[in-house]
Amino acid sequence: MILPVHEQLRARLAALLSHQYGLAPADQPAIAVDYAPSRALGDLAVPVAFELARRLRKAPRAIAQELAAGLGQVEGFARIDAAPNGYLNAFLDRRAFLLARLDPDAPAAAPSGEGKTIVEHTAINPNKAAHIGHLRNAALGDTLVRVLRFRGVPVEVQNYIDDTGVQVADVVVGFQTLERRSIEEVRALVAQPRFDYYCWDLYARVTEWYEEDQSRLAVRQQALHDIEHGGTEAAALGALVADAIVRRHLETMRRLNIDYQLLTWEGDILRLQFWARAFEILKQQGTVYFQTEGRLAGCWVMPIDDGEGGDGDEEGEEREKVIVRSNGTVTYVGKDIAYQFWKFGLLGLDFRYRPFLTRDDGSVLWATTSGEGVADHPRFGGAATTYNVIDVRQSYLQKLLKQALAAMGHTAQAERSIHFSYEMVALSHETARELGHTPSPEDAKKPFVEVSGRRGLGVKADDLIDLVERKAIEEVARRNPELPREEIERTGRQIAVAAVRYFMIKYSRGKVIAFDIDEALSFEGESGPYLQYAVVRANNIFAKLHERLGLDEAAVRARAAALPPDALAGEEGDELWGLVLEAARLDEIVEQVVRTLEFSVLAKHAFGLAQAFNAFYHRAPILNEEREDVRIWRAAAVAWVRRQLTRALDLMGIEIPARM
RNA sequence: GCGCCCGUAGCUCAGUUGGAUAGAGCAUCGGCCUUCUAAGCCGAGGGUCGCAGGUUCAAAUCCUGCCGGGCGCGCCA
Repeated sequence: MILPVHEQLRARLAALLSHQYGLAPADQPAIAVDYAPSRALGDLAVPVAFELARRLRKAPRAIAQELAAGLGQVEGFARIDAAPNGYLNAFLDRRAFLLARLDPDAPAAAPSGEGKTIVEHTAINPNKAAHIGHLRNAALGDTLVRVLRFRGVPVEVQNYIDDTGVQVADVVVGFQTLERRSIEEVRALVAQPRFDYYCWDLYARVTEWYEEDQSRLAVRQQALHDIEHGGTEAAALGALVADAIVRRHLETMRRLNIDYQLLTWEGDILRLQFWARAFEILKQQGTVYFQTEGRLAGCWVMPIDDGEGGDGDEEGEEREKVIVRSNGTVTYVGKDIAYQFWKFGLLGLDFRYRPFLTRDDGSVLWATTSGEGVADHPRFGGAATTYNVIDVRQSYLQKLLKQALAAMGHTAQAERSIHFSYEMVALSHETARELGHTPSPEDAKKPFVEVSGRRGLGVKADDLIDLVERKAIEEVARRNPELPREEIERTGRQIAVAAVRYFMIKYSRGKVIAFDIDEALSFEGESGPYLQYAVVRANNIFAKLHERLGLDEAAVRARAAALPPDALAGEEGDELWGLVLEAARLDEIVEQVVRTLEFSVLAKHAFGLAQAFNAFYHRAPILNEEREDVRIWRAAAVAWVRRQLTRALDLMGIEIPARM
């Protein structure tokens, strides 16, 4: 628990248990501190009496009563009661608690002391437009970055660019062989607005072209070879396409407030001999060896342990993973091992760096390079912890990566090499049909339709954002016709970001999202815009308080401190207090989110708080409340709630519009 | 075959520290705009938490087995 009051209560109970029952700290059960189900019952609830009942041969209720009596007054608490069923229910000192939350002199949170952490996310093949599956990755990755930073962890965000793979080669084949375009012609295409859309279609055509005649795959092989070795027009074309598409992906993500610090290019890993160095190390340590017989003869392989090998009765078949093929080329796993080594500073080599683009605020997004690079660049890599945000289908390979680190003796790094996995985004049958997809008999049996970049089946990220933006802008214009057009559009964009990002965050990561367009377009109920709306209302209250009464947050707090706390008591007070307590849980929620990597918890917390606020808003007027003390205490609660809700939304990359 | 994930209201999902009557959104039905924005609020109906055992004072939550569904297990990336 993060709240100091939890710790305080736990410590006092621990002391009491040893004093009253002679239980040494080591003999004591863990003291869980929960929240009571309702404010009328209490705030914090401790079920410790149940655990002690058998040991002490007493009824839980009797133990709870003894504990309540023994605790007496605890600082920060109004009282602590024994409930008839055996719970120990603690009531916080509401006035002191709220005033402390609003204290401008309260000390800032201590830094976490965590080492540098690298989060790698997005990593879209630079050969076509981003789709909604990529959006889930980027939304999760960016939220991870934000919650880590909230906890005081120093984070470096990297986006891995696979510019040397078959996917880029396929688009090169499309331009050269199918369309017979010169590099100048492609350069002209690149300058057009949505070049990534063009490539989306072209890539699908190339896939079809291969399917018509398998022998055409030789063309792909040649393109792949050319791209890897450089110096040809195919290589130049590949570089041109990858660079242009990456810039498009960055624009798409920028629309959703998602950004990076470094783009790591796979081509640089190869050209700077990262793999050669990693290979040396692996051979030296005996982590990989040369297989001379069997079906993997001629390959360098890494032994892998798939759990246990059974009873060993059958001479437990040792599994091997190919790292270097018999033709001497390195596999994907090999390249990834080299990259992972570099992330931890274990490679003894570094990239060179170039500015990739300058943002609106003048700051620079960096990229790796195997060219000259510039001398004056930030320090990258050398992390203590890495998070790789990649969908669950990559689990096997991510496991191998950890194993490679462990096999090299880097057990600490293996431990701190974290695969942030999540399930894929598929399409609902309705949405697939709307996209003009006619389901095959196998498709029809499945609960959802899988997105396929190859077949060009899927919802492009920009199309989704466009659609949501258009709807939001329409809505804003309808409600606020007097606003200038520019303001309407900005607000519409902010609402669209909220809708899309919240949608991607609200499901737990182990769940397949069967994407449904109507659901994603909804601004009602559990949605990003609903959350924004609550904060906009709260902000509006303060705007009017300032306008009519000259009150700002600081003034509200100062007034409250001089007023009796009667408004915080009774049934009316319970609702207001419930809001305050719920809002105070954000730190603890973020702690849980980082520990479990489950962002739905954050989404639901923010939604629940917004819901509670909206209910309060309807029931409890502030500007028109006549009792001065009630008005001020309500305003104080709203000040605290809107601050916490704004923080929670910021963690999800959601901004608060001025009006809605 | 082995491994991982999912199964909770008509639909989509929370419930990841084992705790008090199992929650939310959507959909359905009924109310609320002379009072801080109705993207809202209030109320109603709707549940064998896949099934069967077990552990526990207490199980949707932990363990075992089974059923149904998804994904993964390449000299692809």
